[in-house]
Amino acid sequence: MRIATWNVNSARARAERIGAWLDRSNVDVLAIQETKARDDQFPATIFTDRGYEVAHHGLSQWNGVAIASRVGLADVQIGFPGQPGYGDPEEPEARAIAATCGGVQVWSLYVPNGREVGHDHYAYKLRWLEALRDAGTARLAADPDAQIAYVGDFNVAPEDHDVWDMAAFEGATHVTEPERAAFTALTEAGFEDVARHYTPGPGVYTYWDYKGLSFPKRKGMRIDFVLASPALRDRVSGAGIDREERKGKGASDHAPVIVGLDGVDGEPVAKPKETTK
DNA sequence: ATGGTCGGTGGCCGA
Repeated sequence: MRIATWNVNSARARAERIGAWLDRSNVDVLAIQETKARDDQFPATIFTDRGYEVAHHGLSQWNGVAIASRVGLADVQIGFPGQPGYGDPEEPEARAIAATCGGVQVWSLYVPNGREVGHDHYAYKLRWLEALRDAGTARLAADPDAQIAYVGDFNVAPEDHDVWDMAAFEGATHVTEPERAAFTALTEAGFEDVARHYTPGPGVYTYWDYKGLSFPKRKGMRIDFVLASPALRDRVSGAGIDREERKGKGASDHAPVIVGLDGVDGEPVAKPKETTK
């Protein structure tokens, strides 16, 4: 089984590319973020036409998350327990959806950006990550064998070499100590970044800003992750980042991250089928 | 050429 995560930066603008990517990537489960659509605007047929079930959660033109699966899609959950809102703390934004796919509970997560250090949105980001950690801790306490994947755009670069140049991030979000501590708290709660081992840095990224020719200049950030619970971690057998998908006209600013389980590799593009002679 | 972007929206904001 292959599980992928991808911040698509608008499901409608990216519909054709998402379909083309599904056709060649051979993933069983795809979690997407930043669909930028309400449920009634979401182009579900991209997925259903290809034999995937899909669950989407979108409240406005902002945020929006979805999970598509061809190995079952059960027990869809909107948001996680304790998920804070922005502005009104009682009204969570469309940043988290989960479903059980092939025995794995997959969460598609879009962590708040933070905007600027000291901004209300930055405090919100830290609260949001802390609440996610607390929800994860509670889940694993109740069921240590649970197979849970926290996947998505975490908007945190955990290591210095997860950005092209730390000097360029002086005073910026995504690399501050509190953000990294919040990310580390998640991993210490039992949710490990399982793609990194197969995609070591430096210079390995999942996001390149549209501005300033970042992609050709290789100025990227590693901010998209697949975090696996202990029981799921043991099944991971490969991972990859599909840098190719960042190329060309109409690309998202993020590349898909793919993880393979049970001996399956994490190659972004399926290898040609073996032919018998 | 020393700066170069998108998407959704509605006449800017968010990333």
